[in-house]
Amino acid sequence: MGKQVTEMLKGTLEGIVLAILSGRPAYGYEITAWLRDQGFSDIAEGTVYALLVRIERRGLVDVEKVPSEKGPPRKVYSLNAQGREYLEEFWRTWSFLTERLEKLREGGK
Amino acid sequence: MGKQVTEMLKGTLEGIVLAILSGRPAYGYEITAWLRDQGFSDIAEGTVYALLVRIERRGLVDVEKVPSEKGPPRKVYSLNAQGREYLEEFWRTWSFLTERLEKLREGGK
DNA sequence: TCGGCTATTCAGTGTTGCTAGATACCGGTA
DNA sequence: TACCGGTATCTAGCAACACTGAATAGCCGA
Repeated sequence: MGKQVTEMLKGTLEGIVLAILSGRPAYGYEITAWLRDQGFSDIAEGTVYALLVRIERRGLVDVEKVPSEKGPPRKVYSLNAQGREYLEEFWRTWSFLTERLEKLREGGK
Repeated sequence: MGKQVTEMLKGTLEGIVLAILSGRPAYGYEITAWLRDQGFSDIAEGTVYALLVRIERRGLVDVEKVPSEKGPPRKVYSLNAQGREYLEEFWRTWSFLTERLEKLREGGK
């Protein structure tokens, strides 16, 4: 979609992925495919994997290696307690931002 | 407010400043003060100035130097036609993001 | 054997906001 | 005079993040 989305995704993509994982465990390839399906047409393959490594290192997710019938083993990520807490904080921050922007948008008309 | 906001502001702050300028011309110091007032408590002084330089270089704003009674001259920025166009695109991108996230938020409950 | 799909990893790049400090103009006060 | 606080801008260096592009690896069908 262009550079604007790319910049806006910084900080948000992390929340998006955590939100996905809050619904059900998932692995990188799957998440990327889902995102593309949802209109994030040019999310790069590598981006999601790097993000997953990051949130794993921070202890927000648990990982399990699961064999796949169709290729190399999958690394299935699931949100743990700390991750859920972090996700809630993400939603609070997100709400804060959207409120300010909504006001600005109305004021600007 | 913490690191989450910092990351989320990347890409968004630019739109915020453009939105402010769409209402009325303003200068850096003023914008920073207004942002802090609106709850962006730790927007750094330098951040806004750097952003203004950037959007000026991209031709989104016009600049006028205006003497101040209380200090060095102000650089007053105003949104031009190209800036307005860019701002509209920003709002479209922003809407796209908020829609996806709203869906995710509801789905996750 | 080769190409295509599944699946992950990694080094290098550009953009962005923050840190921390310098510079400058002005008024009031000791 | 000398100093300080408020106004106002600018800059170099840093950290975090998403993207680029490529490599690696397992599986299956032609």
